Amino acid sequence: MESRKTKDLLFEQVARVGKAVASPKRLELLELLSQGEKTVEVLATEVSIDIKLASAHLKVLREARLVEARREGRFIAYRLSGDDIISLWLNLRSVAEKHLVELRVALDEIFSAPERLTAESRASLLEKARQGEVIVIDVRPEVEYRVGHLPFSRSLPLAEIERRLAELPPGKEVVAYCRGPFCLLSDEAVKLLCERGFRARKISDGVAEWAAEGLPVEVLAEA
Amino acid sequence: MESRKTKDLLFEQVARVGKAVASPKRLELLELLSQGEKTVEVLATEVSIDIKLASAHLKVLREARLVEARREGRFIAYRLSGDDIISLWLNLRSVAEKHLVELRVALDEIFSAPERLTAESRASLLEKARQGEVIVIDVRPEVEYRVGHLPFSRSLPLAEIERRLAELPPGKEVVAYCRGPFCLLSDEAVKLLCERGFRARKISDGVAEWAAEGLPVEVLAEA
DNA sequence: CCATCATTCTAATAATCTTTAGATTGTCAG
DNA sequence: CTGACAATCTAAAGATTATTAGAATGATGG
Repeated sequence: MESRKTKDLLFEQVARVGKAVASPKRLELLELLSQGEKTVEVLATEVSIDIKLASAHLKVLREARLVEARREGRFIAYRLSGDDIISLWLNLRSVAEKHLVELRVALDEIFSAPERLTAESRASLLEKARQGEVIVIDVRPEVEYRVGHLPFSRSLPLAEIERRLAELPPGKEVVAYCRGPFCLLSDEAVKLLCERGFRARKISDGVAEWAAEGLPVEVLAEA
Repeated sequence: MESRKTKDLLFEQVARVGKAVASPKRLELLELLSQGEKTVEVLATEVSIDIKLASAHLKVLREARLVEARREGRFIAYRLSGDDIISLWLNLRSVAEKHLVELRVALDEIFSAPERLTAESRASLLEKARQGEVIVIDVRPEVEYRVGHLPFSRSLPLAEIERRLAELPPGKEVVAYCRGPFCLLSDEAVKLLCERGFRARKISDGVAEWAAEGLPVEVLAEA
């Protein structure tokens, strides 16, 4: 059967993509990269693995063409090779969330108030943010805010919240978001804000989840 | 870092799904299962692997909750555990088709006339089929036709075409489809029909691709 | 109950992937 | 040109996965 062999080639190619997303660390890298271009050093630090190992995993992603590398001075910056890679990550995650009980249990254990948004609650949040009824804060590092953020949100990275508490009008409800449902940043931000007497909650959406619902995303122009 | 460890749990769960789709054979099984429920024996035969090996691969898919098993007399029938699994397969394949040159080359080598449909050509095909201007034939095994098929199509499995040539009105254009762009059945059907003097072409869509465009699919009620 | 058939389970080997450490490449600043 | 640094390459150990063959399970039909 000659045709069987050549047909297997097709599935092998798709399996290259499958193999690339078969490792938790590579998935974490993809999630980070969906927040924008990053250097190997930054990626390794965020995932808390050795740079050599990060480089090896990035090589696998690069060979499956899920990411692209670009030299930027002494650094090498990686980015997703297309928006369809973000969709693939969201798709994989949603299949896992739907079918794996273990994942739902783990999510419940890790996160305090896992508020999942519906189309309505997204629209109403957007409206309230527009009218200034709530303050939407983006607690990711500021670079990621610049690449894209929710409309009417302001950047207030977790690392700077304590120092910049005065920027938040007291009494007003604060809504924090970060990289998405697997990211702890907004969770810690809410804990911190509540301890300081703010009325704060978090939403599970990140920019990718928001955009996947067809909602608008704001971008700051490059310098 | 206690929180890091628990966070890794999340990505590990998604990676379970990734690992399940990291093997060409399992992807082939998923593609077959997206045409409907099938026994281990049928699956093993179609993928041309040993039943024991098929069973092992199905176990992996089952443990990742991508498929479910059901005992049916002496047989065990497997099915996808949801329509989102079909979407995942389509998503993986489309990422591979977009980013891996090797896949596009392989597709060109294997298939004679890879006619890819657009929204317009799908609509016009549907209209022509409705008016009887073209004969749309489903060349998959008849069971798969019963589970779901394109509107105004008739079942004419590849294995029976030669014997049932009389059913096709001569002169009329025949359009063949099968399981999708990775399936050889329609290709062979077209070759056979052209040799017998018919005006035949194939489309790359299968039922899943058709449905993913939001187009209607017909189902025959169970006996 | 026995024999049969479809499938799974178990155990063993081969193949592949992950991780680590050391050597190497390529860029920039002096 | 040299030193410092980011990142990759290479090689080897450890961990997982794929594949195969033989034994075990579970339903069926006599």
